Amino acid sequence: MTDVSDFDLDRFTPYRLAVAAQKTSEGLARLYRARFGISIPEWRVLVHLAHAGDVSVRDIEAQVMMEKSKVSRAASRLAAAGYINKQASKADRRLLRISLTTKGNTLMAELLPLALAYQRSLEEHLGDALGGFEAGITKLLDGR
Amino acid sequence: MTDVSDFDLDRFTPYRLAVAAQKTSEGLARLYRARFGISIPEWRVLVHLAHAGDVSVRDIEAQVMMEKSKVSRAASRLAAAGYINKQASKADRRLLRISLTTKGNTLMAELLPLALAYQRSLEEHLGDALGGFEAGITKLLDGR
DNA sequence: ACATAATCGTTGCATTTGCAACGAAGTCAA
DNA sequence: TTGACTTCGTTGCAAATGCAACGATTATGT
Repeated sequence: MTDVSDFDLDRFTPYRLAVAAQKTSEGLARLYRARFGISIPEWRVLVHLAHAGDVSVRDIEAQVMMEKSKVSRAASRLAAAGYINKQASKADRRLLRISLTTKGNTLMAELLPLALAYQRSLEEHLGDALGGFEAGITKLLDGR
Repeated sequence: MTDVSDFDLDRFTPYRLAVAAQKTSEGLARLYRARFGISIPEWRVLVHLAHAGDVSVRDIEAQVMMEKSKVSRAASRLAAAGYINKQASKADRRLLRISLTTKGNTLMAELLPLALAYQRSLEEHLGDALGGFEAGITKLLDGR
């Protein structure tokens, strides 16, 4: 018989993953939230823009795994702050062409080194577990 | 010089972790949300109760990594649904003594096998990456 | 004993979130 | 061309969230 009390949340992978994700995301967010007033959804949009250049909301939605309404609102805040530019696409006027402004580029030039340093500190902390850990995440992300 | 465009979100551990966590938590939640009307915060409270017996809100807050207001509201919903019981502690009347009702125990007897099966499917899918993966999560959770 | 501080759980409030519905724009087929 | 259908981004709305403040209770120090 299964005893209901021998289920331990601490050994349950979805829970462990959720807590670890929360911890690392918060750790990074602390680095830029106070200093730049950027939220996590805004951060994701900015990063994808820096990496990919001009993109539509739909592109961002697919690439950074966020609901389109979340992307839309993050983009509106970033536009209001002057970091990005939203213009209707010439070819298909349903689409937006979102791009970093000069101010946005300057911001990213300050932000990305912080992110890279954070990534390095995580890798260092993981040490020899890094390879297996990343391999596992890859399987979870690709799989099923 | 660092080129702003060579930062790839797909190789950034906090992001990968966040997406993987979202995927596995949603995958599990689908199994019980429709069938039992249980949310993720409620699920965590229930699991901890099943494992630990009578506990206070503060205990749950610490053990399952949720804000106390989140715990409080989840507990209120569970009490309204008849799954748990809230009574003031005799020894210290600031504390609550939260426990599963008979109905709550019955629920958990149905829920936990689902969770165990899900855990096994994750482990199977991770295959030989499982060990390194769990080791990495442990380092992130413990580590400073 | 008394005043002060700390702890517990709840609640008010502003913000964020997810989902569905919407208008605008484009596609497709007859 | 017309009409039905699809896609894109925004918005309304209800629910969820985080945080601070609160009343109630207990602990601490003098």
